[in-house]
Amino acid sequence: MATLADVARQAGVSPATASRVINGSSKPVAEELRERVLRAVADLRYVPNAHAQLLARPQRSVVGVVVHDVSDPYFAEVTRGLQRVAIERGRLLIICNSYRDPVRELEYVELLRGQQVAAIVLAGSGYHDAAFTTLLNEKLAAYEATGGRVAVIGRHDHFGDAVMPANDAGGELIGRELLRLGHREIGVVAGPRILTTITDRLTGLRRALAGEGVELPEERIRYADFDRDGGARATADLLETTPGLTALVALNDSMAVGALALLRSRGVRVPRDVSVLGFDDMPIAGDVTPALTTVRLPLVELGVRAMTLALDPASGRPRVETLPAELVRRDSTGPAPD
Amino acid sequence: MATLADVARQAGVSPATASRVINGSSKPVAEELRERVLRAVADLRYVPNAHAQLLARPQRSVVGVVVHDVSDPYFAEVTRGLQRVAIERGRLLIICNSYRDPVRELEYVELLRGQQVAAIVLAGSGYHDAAFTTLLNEKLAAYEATGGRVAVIGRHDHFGDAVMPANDAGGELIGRELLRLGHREIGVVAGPRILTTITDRLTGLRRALAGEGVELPEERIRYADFDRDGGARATADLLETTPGLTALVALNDSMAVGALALLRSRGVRVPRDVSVLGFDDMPIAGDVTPALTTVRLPLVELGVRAMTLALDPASGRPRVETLPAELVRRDSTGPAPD
DNA sequence: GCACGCTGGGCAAGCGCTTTCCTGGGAGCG
DNA sequence: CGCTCCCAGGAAAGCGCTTGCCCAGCGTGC
Repeated sequence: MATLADVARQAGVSPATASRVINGSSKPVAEELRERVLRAVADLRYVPNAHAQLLARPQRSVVGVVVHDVSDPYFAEVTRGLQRVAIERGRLLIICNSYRDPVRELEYVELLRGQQVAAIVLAGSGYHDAAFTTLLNEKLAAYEATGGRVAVIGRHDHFGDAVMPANDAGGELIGRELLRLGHREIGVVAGPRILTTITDRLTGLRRALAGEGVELPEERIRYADFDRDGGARATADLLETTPGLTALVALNDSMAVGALALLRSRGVRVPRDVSVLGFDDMPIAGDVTPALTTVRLPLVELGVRAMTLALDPASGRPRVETLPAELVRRDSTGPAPD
Repeated sequence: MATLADVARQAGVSPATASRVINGSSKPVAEELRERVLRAVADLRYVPNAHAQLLARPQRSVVGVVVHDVSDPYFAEVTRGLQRVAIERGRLLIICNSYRDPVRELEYVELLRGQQVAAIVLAGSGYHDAAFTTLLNEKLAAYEATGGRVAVIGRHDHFGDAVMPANDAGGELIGRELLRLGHREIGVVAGPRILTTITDRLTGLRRALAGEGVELPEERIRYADFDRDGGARATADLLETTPGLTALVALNDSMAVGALALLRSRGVRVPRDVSVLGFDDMPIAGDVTPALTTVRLPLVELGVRAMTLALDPASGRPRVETLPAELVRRDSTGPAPD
């Protein structure tokens, strides 16, 4: 690999001059030398060693992002928003998948810190795990203490800048819609109970239902993987153990799609026999059959706002932005059967 | 940010000893010193500067991946495969989105080279653009000349290790299925014509049709964005200008979903009036309505194989693996109406 | 014509780390 | 008791780059 020294030698100048030409220093360089350097760069296919540059000029420019899983549509959209802002500002993104493993998340924060990233964005639900949360917050604090910027999406356990999707308001919207349609026998297809997102959404839902005296006991909730197959599994289980349900609330759209598929395979008609609701309004939600009634979260915007917070200079106090949820009525819900 | 020197000072040892303790050098260190160092590390929240490490010990460990767009389900799946192998081998992934912009792709290759990545994986169709291709290949060659590893997915214009999805065989499968069902009036909802993937799939399709004397003139092909909305737009256009089509082939599933949505909105019944086929078998393909008949590509496996090639030591000659396509019959296709 | 100021270019320090090589001291042996 | 050998620990070089500082040479003003 060609180095700056090689370029300088080939061009017959000092490394200092070569460096100045290559990254357009303010110090003027004679036209002739400039050309010689540029030619040498091209001839040698010289690319500056980014690590050496970073060492010499501690100008942090890359940004780290830790998401649960980019290939999950929820995070795919959020990441799209993160990327958009990062690109606009000329930042490279290092994207890390924690696969919902707190330990891996911790490791990634450490790794990103080692990479001297300018900012770290943590996207995705927090965990109900006090030990982990303390550890994480401590690591983040150490990072911020040395000038790093941190923004999180959807974690209340963080003290700094955060963007919060209105998870519990969304749950409430679902609850109210369900009541409006006359449903009282409701089952929930939930993701891992360790995720705070899950409990937030449940809390909102329960609050709305409680307003009309409808209970949502734990027996009507099934916790499973937060994806399509988890949704199908939880639905199957619910169907077997709890007959008479008229509505199923899935705590994200992927699970709802799984629920839909399972119901179809069992000959249960949606929404005639059972209404199904999702959460997130992922891009495909309107294209499944029946089109999914769900709560829209501004996913891309979540990413945009988070990256903006992370890249804007730190303000004195933590900034917390809450992005609203909105009910999207489609074809998977209808009045409760008699 | 605490440095190794800080740790050493705090522990009352030399930086050399601190370094040896921290990254478990083979050289033995007395238990007492070891503990002092470890305590200092914890106290100072020391994290080694990865760039300095990389400079000092040129052990390349991170891998760069350039995809068109991670949030596209196709690439989400491929990336999942890439990640899986990378994690197994303890490699960090830098994921870059080119958003199908050749210029950005070039920039990313340069950037990754500057990051001293151990390998670069280019995922996603090549472009019909000789100038770009030459430039790209030249850059990749320069990178490989300095010991970098390169693997590509779905590009024949690369001379090195490659994993190829059977795009044209897949097109052929679709053509044969269409003929079997008696379709002769066929429209194509295609992605950008600059992508080699598009022409490959078309070539296969045409070859199969030609076997039975069915033509596929350019007027029956609409090129649009390679996503849902592009699919809807192309379909709308095709419907208006070319009445009498009995089948629509979308060149990926996202476009097919858009086509399905548009047909539904126009009251065209699928598959009764028009059959629709997709390509890729993305995860959601079976969940839309009607469930999509499509060609399955082993997306995750594509990623797994590519990363494996990239991480395995270079062999003398280029290794090219072709992964097969397979027709998946679902509910969006039926016999041609009379 | 001389002193001074300015300008373009090079020298060298230093970013944070690893690792080779060296040193001092203790153990083992004669 | 003295010598050698071995071992743990430290000094220092060097990875590739940037940049503050210095210097030489030129032009200018008095």
